[in-house]
Amino acid sequence: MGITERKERERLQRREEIMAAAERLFFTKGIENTTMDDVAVEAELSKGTLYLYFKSKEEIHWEITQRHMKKVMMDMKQLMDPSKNAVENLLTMARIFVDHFKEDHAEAHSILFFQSCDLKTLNLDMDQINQSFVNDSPIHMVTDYVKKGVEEGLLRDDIPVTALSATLWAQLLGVLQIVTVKKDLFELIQVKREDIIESHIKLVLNGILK
Amino acid sequence: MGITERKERERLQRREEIMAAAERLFFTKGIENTTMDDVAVEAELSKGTLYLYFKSKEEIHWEITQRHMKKVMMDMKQLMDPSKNAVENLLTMARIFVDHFKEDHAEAHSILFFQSCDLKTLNLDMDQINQSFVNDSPIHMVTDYVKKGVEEGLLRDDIPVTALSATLWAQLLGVLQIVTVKKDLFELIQVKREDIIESHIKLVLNGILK
DNA sequence: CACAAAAAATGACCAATAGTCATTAATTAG
DNA sequence: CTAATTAATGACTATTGGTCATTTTTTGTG
Repeated sequence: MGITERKERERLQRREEIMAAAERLFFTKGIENTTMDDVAVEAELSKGTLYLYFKSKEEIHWEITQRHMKKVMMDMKQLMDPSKNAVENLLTMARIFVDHFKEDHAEAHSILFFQSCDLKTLNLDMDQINQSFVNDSPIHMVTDYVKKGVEEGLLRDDIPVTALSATLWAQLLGVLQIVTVKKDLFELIQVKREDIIESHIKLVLNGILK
Repeated sequence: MGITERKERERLQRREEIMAAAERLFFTKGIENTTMDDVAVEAELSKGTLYLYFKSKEEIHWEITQRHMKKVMMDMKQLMDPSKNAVENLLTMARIFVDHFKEDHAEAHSILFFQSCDLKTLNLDMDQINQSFVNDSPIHMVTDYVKKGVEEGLLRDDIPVTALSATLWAQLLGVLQIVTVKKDLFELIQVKREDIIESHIKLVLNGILK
């Protein structure tokens, strides 16, 4: 009986439509300024229907950002080059992440929102979030290459691999966060967002090498 | 005529009382979970009165965090030691900033909220915010000591002083931000907040030295 | 096809809450 | 003491995330 399968497909399709509608609004008007009524109109559905497919506004947002993060990770996996050393690969990962945020500012804000806000206050399933942090975070790829780097004798070994990896990840995420949100303020003191990112990579690279 | 002065004093006093009441609630219940009605009850005033002293809920929050930032800067100024070199003083500044966030988590969240959220969406006077970033941010102290460090021949000079200073500041703020908000998530992978902060300082120190 | 049962969609409604404003109370000046 | 100015009040409004009884559509069956 193919009806069950078709219904499942249709259900996923609806979810996609809603997410697409929400994304258009989030990225033009901003998330805070987009109401669920707006999303309903844009998706050509009633508000009640939205809640048949998503638990809350934040869940829509969360799903959108998860898709973006998965895309970033795909890009990373694709561009890792076994013929290069660990440090070069780590640099590539950083570049990919940074580039992903250069192109589309609204998207960066969207992802960074979840990276930086207190998730517990949102109506989200924390188990699912923890799950996705453990499974879908680039942090594991970082760890893999840091480990390699230490084994290759390229990286300092006075900090445990897991701590070092978490630090690198927190640093990059943190700098991007601050620099994206505070862009205008840094320009007040004549420093460009891109300069800070470049300096950051230089400093950290210098800092992790043996 | 002393009445005008007394009234001004009383006005400031009321502002302080409201801020104190708000702070108590913000730090016990969280900012998002504190309503203006709550603040009114805690301050033993009517809600309308709050709006005679503050433009919005966010303005109260903003003023509270400004006071904390000023305190941090005072501490920094006090503990700068001219007999030590620039790098040691920069480290001291970082320690003070980090320590300030160790003691009181709610306070850290409160300050970091403003460091990391998109301020334009809040009902705040952007001129005032820009003003305070330019005048009251530790970033200028960092710049002073970075300049000294370069002059002393201790710090690398291949990155312009302003960019390097902004980077150091963005890094520390960013790492604290991520690590504070994502504390639980990092613990899932067995890395402690404090470890990340320590590694961060080690890495960056290693990265800025000539 | 007809018709009942199940599933999907609807939108009026609810609750929470930031912010307002006409009214009242307190203070000051003459 | 009285009028005028200033401060305080809290009922009210507007916005919006989320709900649920009702209606519409789809499915399975004789």
